[in-house]
Amino acid sequence: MAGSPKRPRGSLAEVAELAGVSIATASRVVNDSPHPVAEATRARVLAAAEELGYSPSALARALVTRRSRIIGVIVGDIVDPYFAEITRGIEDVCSKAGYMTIVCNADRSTEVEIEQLKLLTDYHAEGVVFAGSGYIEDDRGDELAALVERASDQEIKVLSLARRDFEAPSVRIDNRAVARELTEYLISLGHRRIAFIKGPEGLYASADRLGGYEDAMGAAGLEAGPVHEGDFTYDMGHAAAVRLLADAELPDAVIGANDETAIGALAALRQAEIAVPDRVSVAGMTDTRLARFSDITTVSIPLYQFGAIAARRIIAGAGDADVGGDTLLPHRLVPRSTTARR
Amino acid sequence: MAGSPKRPRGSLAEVAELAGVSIATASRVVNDSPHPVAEATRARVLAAAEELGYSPSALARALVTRRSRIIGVIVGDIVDPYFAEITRGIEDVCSKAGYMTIVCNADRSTEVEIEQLKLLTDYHAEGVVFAGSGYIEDDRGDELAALVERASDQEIKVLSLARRDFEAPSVRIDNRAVARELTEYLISLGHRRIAFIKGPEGLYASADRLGGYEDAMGAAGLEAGPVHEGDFTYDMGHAAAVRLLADAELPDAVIGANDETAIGALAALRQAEIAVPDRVSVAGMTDTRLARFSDITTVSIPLYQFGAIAARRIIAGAGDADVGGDTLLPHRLVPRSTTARR
DNA sequence: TAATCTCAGGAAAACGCTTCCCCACCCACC
DNA sequence: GGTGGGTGGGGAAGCGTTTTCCTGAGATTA
Repeated sequence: MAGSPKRPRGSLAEVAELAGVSIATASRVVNDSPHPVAEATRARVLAAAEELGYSPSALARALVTRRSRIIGVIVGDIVDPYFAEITRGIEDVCSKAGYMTIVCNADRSTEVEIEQLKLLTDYHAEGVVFAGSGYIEDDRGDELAALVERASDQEIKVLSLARRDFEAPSVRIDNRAVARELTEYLISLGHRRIAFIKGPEGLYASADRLGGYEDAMGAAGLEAGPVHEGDFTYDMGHAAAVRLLADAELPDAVIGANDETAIGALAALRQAEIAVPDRVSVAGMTDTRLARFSDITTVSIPLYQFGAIAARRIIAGAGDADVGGDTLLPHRLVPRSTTARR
Repeated sequence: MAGSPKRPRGSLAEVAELAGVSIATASRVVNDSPHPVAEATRARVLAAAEELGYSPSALARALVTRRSRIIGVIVGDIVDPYFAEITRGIEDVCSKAGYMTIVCNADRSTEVEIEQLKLLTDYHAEGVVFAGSGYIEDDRGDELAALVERASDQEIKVLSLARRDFEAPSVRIDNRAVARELTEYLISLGHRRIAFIKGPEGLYASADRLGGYEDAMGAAGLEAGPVHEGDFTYDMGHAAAVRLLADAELPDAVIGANDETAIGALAALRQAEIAVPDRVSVAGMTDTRLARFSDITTVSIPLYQFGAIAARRIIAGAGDADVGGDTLLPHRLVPRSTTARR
């Protein structure tokens, strides 16, 4: 780097001094506050600020105004397109409003979520978005719930984007309906034996989607199954499909609890030279970019909107207005080339 | 929410009062500072902190210690797995060290990058990572460079993960070598006519990769081309391949400037019932998860390491040690099923 | 016994900002 | 010639910390 002297950082006091005014006046100018300031004075302050390359300390400002302009989002894994899309929605809204977005990866662990939430409150985040789903029997659940309540007491807006065992408004979809409608669609195509590859054990999202599948099968008078274990990953989807292939009877269709699972299954079937969709149909859920590339049938979930709406709510309720209740976003079936009439 | 009274936020002063000690002593206990504190006193303070659910304000602390424990990363688009992987590397290292990661999407615009950098300095970020590549003829380039220099003066560690027209240490790969080696590999497989689908216009990464391709072709005495426009997206890769199909003569192989481009091209070829790799080989660069799923030949780039190393450097140099020079990370050819001997 | 140390603890400055409250005008109005 | 109201500006408190410097009280040494 050039040998430029390490200037510490221009402060408002320096600007004020250079302009020959008080700190109060300088502050008024740079924030253009309603308090009147003479044009000439204003110009002097602005010039001084310009010369010093002054930019206000967001930290100091946050401390006194009690508004940090920081929003935190706790995701399972930012590499997962599911969470990336949500984060993008949050960040877009935030940056347009001059807010900062802090991203925390929790690796789907409640314990880590607790840590992250603590840190976020230490930074006086104005809002915290829990992007991931919760666990059904969660031994740390109460601890998290208590922490969330405390955060709310401290004027931190907590929002969840999936089913959660704590008191907080949410923006979400009806996972059960998503799976049900997808299953109904496959049934309407004439499929009878429909396999299901589950999501991670104990996750509400997994349970809800499995439930929706079972609902639809039951309503159609069909026997649910085979149902295989999965964890939302390609590899597990692949492995489950391989197990499926070992069965005496091949299913008419395979549903993955998410796109990645379905794509893994799709790959396994194709490797085994099973014609998709002619012999077996395959479908997933979420409609990530992956699903589009693979041209796989799925159910579209407005992930970007999840994030955008959540962020807007937090920023809008920044005064102290309530952040609102629960919003249910619509999903949409997207038929593509991996499903066909039997 | 439960009608719990809105407690503002426990402060150190309250803890001190409850414990019957001064703020100074309370501070010493919660930070376990070297300054001696009697065991009994320590216990009282700890108990008070526990009772009040006290947690220190990171903002106030940052203000006085001049260490915000915030690292910013400016990415093109967090949804792009390329950037998501990098961000994950940063976040993992950060969170292990008690740092926060602020993510900013710049949409590959220098202008937005400038805004983000300003905001990040306002928040006293200890380091800023520029994840994306720079533009060759960039009219805002000087402005950004000046801002980066100012940031460095303010003890903010700036790091770039690609070629950039500003003064900052970097962690990167040799894009030219990446493309060259991939091209050489295809040539070694007996391909002569090798098409190339470029990255976005004006980006250093695009130019370097194109250059590497041309180097290899030239060195082998082959004529480069056809070369088609692209922008790192699936759609443009697809479109380019369609144009390729319209030519009188089909190439032996197609290289995409990144995986997504190559996968788009692959899809177009398969839709046209061109056998891959029997008739045409296809290869990309980066080795994202997408590439693995598509089983496409590519060159692996250690994205996660990019982020992790950058973050480690920033945190390590937190005192005031220099953040170091340039690190060149290794890449690795990953042959998969979309390339074959001609 | 006086001088010196060590251990514990407190007062207060500083970080950089916003904002409340006060003051001093100047002008208009009755 | 008072009173009132706008206009322009400053002083200082306060946000929640860390940290430097200082003060006592005992214990130790000469």
